[in-house]
Amino acid sequence: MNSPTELRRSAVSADRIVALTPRSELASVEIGLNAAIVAVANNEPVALIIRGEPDVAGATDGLPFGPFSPREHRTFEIGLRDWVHAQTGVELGYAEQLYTFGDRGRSTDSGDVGPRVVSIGYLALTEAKSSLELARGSWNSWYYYFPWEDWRQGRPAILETVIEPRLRDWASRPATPVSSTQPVSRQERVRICFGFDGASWDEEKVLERFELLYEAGLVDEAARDGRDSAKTWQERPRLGTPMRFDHRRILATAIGRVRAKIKYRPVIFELMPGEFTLYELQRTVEAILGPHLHKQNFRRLVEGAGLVEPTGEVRMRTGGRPAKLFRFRREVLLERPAPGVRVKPGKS
Amino acid sequence: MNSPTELRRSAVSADRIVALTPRSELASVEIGLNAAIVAVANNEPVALIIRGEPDVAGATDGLPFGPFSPREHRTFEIGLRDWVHAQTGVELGYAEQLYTFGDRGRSTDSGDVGPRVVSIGYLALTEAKSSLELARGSWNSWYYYFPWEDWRQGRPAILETVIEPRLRDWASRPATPVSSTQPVSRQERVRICFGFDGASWDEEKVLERFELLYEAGLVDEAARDGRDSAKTWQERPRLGTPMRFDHRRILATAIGRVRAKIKYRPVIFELMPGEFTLYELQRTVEAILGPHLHKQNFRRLVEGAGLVEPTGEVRMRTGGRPAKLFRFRREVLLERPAPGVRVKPGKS
DNA sequence: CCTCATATACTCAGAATGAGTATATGATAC
DNA sequence: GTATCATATACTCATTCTGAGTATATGAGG
Repeated sequence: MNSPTELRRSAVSADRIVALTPRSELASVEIGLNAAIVAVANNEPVALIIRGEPDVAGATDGLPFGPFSPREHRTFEIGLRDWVHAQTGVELGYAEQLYTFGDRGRSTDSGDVGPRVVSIGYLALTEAKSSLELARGSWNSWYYYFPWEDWRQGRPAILETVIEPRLRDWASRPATPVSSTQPVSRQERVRICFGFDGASWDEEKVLERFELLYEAGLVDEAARDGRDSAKTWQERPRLGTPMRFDHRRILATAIGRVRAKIKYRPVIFELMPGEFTLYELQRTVEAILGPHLHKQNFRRLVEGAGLVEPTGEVRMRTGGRPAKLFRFRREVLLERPAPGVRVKPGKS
Repeated sequence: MNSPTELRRSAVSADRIVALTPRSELASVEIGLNAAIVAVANNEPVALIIRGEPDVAGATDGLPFGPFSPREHRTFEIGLRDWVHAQTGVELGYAEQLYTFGDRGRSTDSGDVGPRVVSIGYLALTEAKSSLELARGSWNSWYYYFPWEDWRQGRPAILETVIEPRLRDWASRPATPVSSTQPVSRQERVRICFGFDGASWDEEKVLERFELLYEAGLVDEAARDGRDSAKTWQERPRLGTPMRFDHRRILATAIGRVRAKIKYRPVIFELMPGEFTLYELQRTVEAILGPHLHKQNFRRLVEGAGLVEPTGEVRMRTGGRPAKLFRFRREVLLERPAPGVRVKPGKS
């Protein structure tokens, strides 16, 4: 409470604090840049995954990442593009900052000793390149890490068979003192996040769901980080494939962001080749969002919003009538609402 | 190019890079937490401002900020709440991370020497407390720093009289090599950001506009950071009041985020007292967004979305018929779309 | 040339939206 | 006390948007 630092804080003006705070307290932070590089290949949403040494829980998969070198790079993004290219051979196109993670004990660092590692997560969208062109890493489906997010064939069975009973069990147990100060009960949080008891499924709540599974000790990362220490990670069913450090958390953030963003910004076209049919576009959106869309209304929306223009060419051998080819109308980036593909799921 | 670090990167697996990179390259980063604490007082949107020593350009105003102490705080947010309370006496309610700023030479640090300072910006929303209750700092209107964002009395005059001619002049000059690689011309960027030539005004593009003014050398911070060195900052008209470090940039990010977020999440109620009339709610929204709203439709939307419930009480002495008092329906946080106050400006 | 599968075009009812007019009611002035 | 004012609240209506369907076009393959 009344540590020397605390006293100093209230006594001096804010701009002196950095100077007065002991250097040892400030300097022990390292910054890691992490990239969730997303593409869609064959109607499968994929992320660029690097395989590394197994961690204590046996996780080998991780996102491309590297240190931020203040001396070398003027901005985070320059640094990111630089070493992503060096590491994987991929030249990033669209990239945006996601979130900065710095919780102690979430495998952003080596625990309570050594320098604290702060992870800045980035989302990058790219057209899928074949694995042969990758210097390192591979494109893995993101549903491999988050099977409960895959609604393309309807509600995934894992929700009923594994997640729901285990979460209900967790929710029925008394919350720890920390959680008891929260305004919403465990039951409510579970219901809202996973759409139990008639609540609807919100495909954007990817991170909230992962965090809840983590808190409930149902993903391997939780046991590795020392949560729910009563059982070892070997005993529990693995929900999805774990990742090293807190990379699955970053990937969850990325998936949620993409799912939200394609609805209000035309970022979907970062994932498309230069020319495409409207159905290919729809399949790409469905790969990301999950549910099937109403085909006729999807076309009406996309064309009506002026997002695309016909190239004049058609694609033959579609299995039926030839499909017109379209390209992205780059001008919409300069127009006001710059709408994404607003979509509601169809019935089938 | 072929620095030793570069070679190492492509040769080893990613997880070894942190360990192999020289400690000296990584450790020289300090993390500052910055809080844009926003409230609405008397229909004026305000931010909590701390006055400090004048910087080289004479700026004295800044956001509350402090160092992140890895040893002391488990998470950024805990650290933020901790020293915001110690510095200003304010107990933060709603808070969310905005962005992490780390550009060299943007007054996040002392230049090219010394440790690099990385700023993590946070947005906090709170009910306006009177200045008397503040230990330090004062509530200043955010339009004091961004006069061109204040559309409550219609299009602000400063756009016509100062900003438009100067930006057109800047846009007509040849872009530097750096800018020439950009796909959109200066003219286009100016048009879109500021709504010239019939383009519409997007109230969410607060950061884009500030960045453009910075790039054009029209805000004091630009001259201070060494941009447009031909003229000194004293010679130019000051557009808004400058802030220390890159705090105006962080505040711009905060304003843009709030303006966007109240449209799809019910965060507006973080700024309201427990009970309020619908017109008070509308005035608060207008203070943030700028334009006047259609009163009848606003009520229909807010009530129709189930965002509020009547308390049963009325407020007398409104100057006319007494107004029913409402409170926020906290349950909507648990419902699916958790809509914000979707609004379109009215005509008057 | 018939069938199939897919692409594309058109229709229609109901909901949401933008923009009004009409009415209710306490405060205030005379 | 009552006429007037100012604001709150209720209702209306035309237009657009949305969800969901049916109808038609056209190359591929037997």
